Amino acid sequence: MRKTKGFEDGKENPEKKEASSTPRDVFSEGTAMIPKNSYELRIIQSLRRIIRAIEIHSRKLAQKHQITGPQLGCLLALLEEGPLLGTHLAKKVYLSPSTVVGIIDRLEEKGLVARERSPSDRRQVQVSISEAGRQIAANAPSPLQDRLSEALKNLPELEQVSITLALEKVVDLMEAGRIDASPVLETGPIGL
Amino acid sequence: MRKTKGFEDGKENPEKKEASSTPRDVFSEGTAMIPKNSYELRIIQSLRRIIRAIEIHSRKLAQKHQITGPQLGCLLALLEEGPLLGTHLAKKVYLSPSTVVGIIDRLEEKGLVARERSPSDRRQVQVSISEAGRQIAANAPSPLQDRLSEALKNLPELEQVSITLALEKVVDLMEAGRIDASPVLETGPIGL
DNA sequence: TTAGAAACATTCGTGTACGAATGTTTCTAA
DNA sequence: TTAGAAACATTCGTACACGAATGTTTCTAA
Repeated sequence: MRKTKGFEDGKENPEKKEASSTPRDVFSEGTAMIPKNSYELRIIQSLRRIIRAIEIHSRKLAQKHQITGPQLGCLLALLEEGPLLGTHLAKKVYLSPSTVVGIIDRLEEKGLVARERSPSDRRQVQVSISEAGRQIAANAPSPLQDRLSEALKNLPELEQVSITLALEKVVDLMEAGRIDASPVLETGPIGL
Repeated sequence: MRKTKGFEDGKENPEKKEASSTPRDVFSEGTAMIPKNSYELRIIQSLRRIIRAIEIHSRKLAQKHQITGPQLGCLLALLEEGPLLGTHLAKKVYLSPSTVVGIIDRLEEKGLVARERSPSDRRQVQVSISEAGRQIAANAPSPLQDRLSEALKNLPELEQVSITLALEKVVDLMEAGRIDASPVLETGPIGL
């Protein structure tokens, strides 16, 4: 797709009711004058901004340390858990197994991890971190922005707790339905 | 890549020190016994789980309503803002312009939006929602899980506030450095 | 023992997501 | 006026990310 670049001055859309054509400074509310369901909207926007910040941070990591956020996440999991099956690694980092395959592919190409088919059960593949991987994992910064990581530490504990609990509350609410990826599930009905 | 599926019982990696080969129930801590920087780790994990939940919800939307989360987000923005330039839409939904191009492509294919090159300034392309798009946008559920959306409304306001502020605090900390995508930036130094 | 279920890893198809590069068009200053 | 900057949309290349489908291998019950 995207090959139809030949669209010129189209005139076949009579949509144009509200918001009179003039784009007038579209941005005038930001985090302030929220219209309807205030909190929900603010939460949605915050989540989107957080996701974006994480993504952007990942690209910076890739430039400076030759490793992306998800890759680093997997590497750290392997570092502290020892060799893992693909499935287990996936659960550990809250990704689907199919996603992890690709990440491991790239880590393997870079020689940071190794795959080894289990002799006892040949369905399984053990993924283990290499010495090079250990180096990288040990020296790379937090998978979270250094800034956040740093700022977090300097926040009064009360606020750290508040943020942590708020996020976990959101997780609970979101995963309430299903999401099998959660290890064991021992968080209880909702707690807080 | 991923063509080298011919790896059998590799034996060329002498890594295997800690975590004696036995995978022993890898998951035994969950949200409880966190080792080091407790809060940071819990925050990272929560964020990852939230992102995953959003992604999964998006796929459900796609199945039931023929529209994904990001697509719905753009549609809603157009619904309440009227026609927008690609750039402006991108800022509105906190995505990069290049990402928005693809989303608009797919919405356009489905006839939910239309592109129109501005006659006055031919660099610009106005994106406007179609009648069909208006229908979908009006009937589709929240881009957030219904469950969360619902649960949120039933939470004591104090908690809604607490969650909202916590998320916005995280946003502040994360975006502290740069991230131009934020419209106008009127949030102040950090507030809270 | 043997057919089918179950557990695994992987592939496939699709849709984000981003920055860098590209191509137009418009603006701006010499 | 005209060369270069700036504003736009878009393409390109790469990496996630997921579910469904596939292929092996192992388990399990008839």
